[in-house]
Amino acid sequence: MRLESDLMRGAGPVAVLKLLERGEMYGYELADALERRSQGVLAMGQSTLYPLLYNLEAKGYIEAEWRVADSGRRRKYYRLTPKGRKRLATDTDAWKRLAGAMSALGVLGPADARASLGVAP
Amino acid sequence: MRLESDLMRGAGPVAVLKLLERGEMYGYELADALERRSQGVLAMGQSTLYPLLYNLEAKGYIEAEWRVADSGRRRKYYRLTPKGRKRLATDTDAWKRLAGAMSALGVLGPADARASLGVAP
DNA sequence: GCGTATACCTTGTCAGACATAGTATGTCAG
DNA sequence: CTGACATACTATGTCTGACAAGGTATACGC
Repeated sequence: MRLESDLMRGAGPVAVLKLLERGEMYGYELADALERRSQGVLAMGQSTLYPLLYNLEAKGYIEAEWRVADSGRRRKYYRLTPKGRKRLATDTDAWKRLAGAMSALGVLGPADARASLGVAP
Repeated sequence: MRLESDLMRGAGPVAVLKLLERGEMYGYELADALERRSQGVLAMGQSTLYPLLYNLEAKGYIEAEWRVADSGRRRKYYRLTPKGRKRLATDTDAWKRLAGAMSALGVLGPADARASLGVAP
C-alpha cells in the first residue's frame, strides 16, 4: 500500500475499526475515507482492504449486511460488533503506548509522549 | 514479541536504528535498551531482534564488528552506516505522519497530531 | 563444579500487505 | 444508445516480518 511501506503494519485494522465506531460503512467508502481522512497516509489498495475486512469479520469484530443503495448498487455494509468495540479500545490503548514508546526513543516528538501517556506538560 | 501483538510491526527497525544513532551497541545491549527505554512496549525476543539485525546489515543500513569486551566476552557491535542514517530520517518522518494520521482518526490524542505535523496549537 | 546471566545463531511456521486480475453494474458524454 | 469511466466486491499467489522453540558457548558467583 501507500501505507508508508511496512511502517504501518497493524495500523490498518485499528483505523478501520475506528471509522466503523461512528456507524456502518461499506468497503469502497472505507477505502475512500481512509485515503482522505489521513491525507493518503493510511490509504490502502482494495487487495489490502477487503481481505482485512473478511479477516475482521471472521474473527467476529465486525459484521456485514448486503443492501441495495438508492443508486441501485449492491453494497456490503459493515458495522462493529460489541467484541469489535472492545478490541478497538484495547488497540487504541496499545497504540498510545506505542506512540509513547517511540517518543521515549526520540522517534516522535515529546508532545506525543505527554498526550499518549496522559502526563501533564 | 511483547511488542503489543502485531501493532508495532515496522516499529522494530526504526527503534533499533534510532538507538544506534548515538553510537554503536551490541545485540544483547540493544534488546535490553529497547526493553527498558520503552517500558517493555518495544521489547522483542532474541529470535526477532537478531534476524532483524542481519536484515538491516544485509541491506547496508548497519555494519557489524566483532570485538572482545573487557569482560573477555565476544560481542558483535553494530553501528549505523550513512545509508542507515538516511533511512532513519525517512522512517522518522514516516512515523510522524503515521502518528498524525492516527490522530486525525481519533486513535491518538490531538496533541500528537500537532506535534507530528508541526502545526501550531 | 554448577547454576545463572550473558551473548549469539538457526529453523520453521503463520499472518499480513500487496500486485495482479477478474466480475458486474450504474452514470454520463457524445 | 453505446462505450468509457467510476463504483463495488472477489480471488489468487507471492513476499516479508514476527515469533516460538531450540541450540551453542563463555564468564561469574557461590
